[in-house]
Order: sequence, then C-alpha cells, then structure tokens
Amino acid sequence: MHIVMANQGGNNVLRDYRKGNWTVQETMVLIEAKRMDDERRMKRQGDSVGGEKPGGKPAELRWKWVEDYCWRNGCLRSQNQCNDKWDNLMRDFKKVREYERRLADHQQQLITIGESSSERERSDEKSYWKLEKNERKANNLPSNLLPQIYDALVEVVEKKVQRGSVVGLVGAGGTTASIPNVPPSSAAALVGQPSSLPPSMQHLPISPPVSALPLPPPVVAQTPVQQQQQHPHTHPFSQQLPTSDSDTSEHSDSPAKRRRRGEGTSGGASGSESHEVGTAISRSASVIAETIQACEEREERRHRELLSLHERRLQIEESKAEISRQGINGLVDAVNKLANSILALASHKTQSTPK
DNA sequence: TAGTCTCCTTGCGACATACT
DNA sequence: AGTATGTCGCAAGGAGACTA
Repeated sequence: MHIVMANQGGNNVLRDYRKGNWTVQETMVLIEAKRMDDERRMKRQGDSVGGEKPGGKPAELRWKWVEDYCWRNGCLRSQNQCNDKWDNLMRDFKKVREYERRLADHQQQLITIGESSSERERSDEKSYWKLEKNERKANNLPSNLLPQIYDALVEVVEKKVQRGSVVGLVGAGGTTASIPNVPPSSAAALVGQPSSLPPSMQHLPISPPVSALPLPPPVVAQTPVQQQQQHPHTHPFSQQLPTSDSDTSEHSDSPAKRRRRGEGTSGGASGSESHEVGTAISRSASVIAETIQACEEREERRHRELLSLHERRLQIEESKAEISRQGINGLVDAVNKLANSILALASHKTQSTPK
C-alpha cells in the first residue's frame, strides 16, 4: 500500500492507494473518469479558443483529476496507476478494434462480391467475441477483454473522435494520437457492425451509454466467491489484496511453533507417548484456536479504533467549525456595535452643533 | 512454463515560460 | 523573434510477480 499525502482541491488527504489487480468495477470507474475528463476538457476548449491552458490558468494535472474522480467513486488508485491501467486498456482495446474492423471490411468485400450469407458464415474469421481463448491468443489478441469494458471504451473513444471531428479542435500532446485516423463512416460502422458488438450488447436492443452506467456505490456488488473472500471490515475493493497480512502470517508458522512441532514428533511410539501426542495435538489445536481468536479480537479492536479515530476527527472538525462560527458571530456583533456607536455619535454631533 | 498483469522507464511531441 | 528549458500527455517496451 502506498500512503501519500495527496492534495485534493486544497485539502490534504491521507491516501492509502490500493494495489493488486484492477477489478471490473474499478476499471469501469476509471473509464467513466476518463470520459468525464474528456467532456470537461472539450467544454473548456469550447469555452475559450486556445490550447491546453486557456485563460492563462495554470495547466491542470489531468491524471490528478482522474485520480480524484476515481477516489470519489470508490476506486482507490493513484494517478500513475490510473494512467498505466488506461494505457493497457487502450492497447487491448485497439487490438480488438483493429481486428473487428478488418473483419468488418472482409465481410463487406464478401457482400460486394456477392457471396451468400452461408459463405460468409463459413469464412474462417470469427468475431473476437466468438473466438476461443487460444484462437484469440493465436491472433495476438487480448484473451480476456470483457464485453462491458469494451463497450465502455467504444463509448469513450468514439465520442472523443466524433467530438474531435465536429469541433475541429485537436487536443495537444497526442489527444488524437490514440485514435489512428478513424473516418466517421468506419467509426459508425464499428459501432454499428453486428460483428463488432460484444455479446453483452448483441442481445440488447439498446445499449446504455457509459454515462448512464450507475456509478459504483462504496460497497459494490460482487460475485459470491469475492464475497466469501472479503472480510466484513475490509474495504469493498480490497478483496484481491493478499490475505497473508503481516498480522496473520506472523502467527501462522512461527519458529516457536515449529520447535514445538519438532519436539512433539520426536521419539518412539509407545502407548503413553501416543496419548501424549494426542494431548499435544489437542493443546496445539487450542493454541491455534486461541491465536485465531486473539487475531480476530485484534482485528475487531483495530476496526473499533479506526472508527473512534474517525469520530474524533469529526468532532474536532465540528468544534473547529463551531469556534470559527462563534468567532464570526462575535466579529459581526462587534461590527454592529461599532456601527451603532458611530451612528449614535454622528447623530449626537449633528444635534449638538446646530448651524 | 507460458500467459497475464502491474509497475517502471524511456522517448516523442506539444506547449508554456524564461532568456538572449 | 528565436532559442533553451521544463512540464505534461501519450505510447511503447520490458522487468518482475503472480497464476493456471
């Protein structure tokens, strides 16, 4: 875990970045964040004609914004992690998109030649979504790009292309470099081609735009397996964290325990010894049970401590707010009194000095 | 052991700013 | 005005850890 002091809109926040594989939910949040970021930037560019830094404003850190957005939506990743994940997503996405485009072109040729639909069906090329894992591998395609992720990426990338061509503003620094010259016709074809539609969309009459996708709540829906793996106190996205925490691994196979095991199994196998072994096993079992119980208690205690810490922080912030409120009230009172005094003084002077 | 994934590094282009 | 320098976004490659 990376713990850094991140500046979030002026507020210093202690950020505990999650490591490990990206879950689908996290990926969807990232894609949504990129989509929002694109929209935001296009809006800015539309407002003020200019480059990356319109209105003389300092350049905003793009990926910092993405990170903040992700954090607001339960994806606890750093800007670098977001950047890297996005790069990898785009690599996979482009491979699949190119493959589907080639496939679409090929099928178009067959149509123009006049091949029957059965001929086209017999064609060696299948949609990426119908390929087996090994076939995908053989075609140098990503083996497990999820349809929902592809859908979301299509939404983001194609929207970006369309905006780029409509607005006529090309973002600096390779904003369009990631989209290698997609003509509007082929872009439309890409979206419209049945073969390019992932299975998740093929049976759906209308695919909801990414913007309509519900943002994941802090606690996301998970598979039963994930739910099993997840500890009730851990963060919803932490199910992929290695379970061998320093806390638990410490007690799993300590030198002391190993010594005990070695002592218990050494020697002959007489009746009394077997009885001793039995009692030793039961003792060990009770020790293990106690250890596990202690461990759980520690976790519980830690959780409670965290909660109380949160509460204390809230209380401190509330008291701070109260103090500042009182200060402001006092200031207002003082100003009012001063104003009244000035008014009284002024009226008194005007009365005492008649012309 | 090959494949996958994350993370890190490097290079390039575009832009802004400072300096001559 | 031209040049040097720094920053940022993006793309790509590779190392290392992990997994089936």
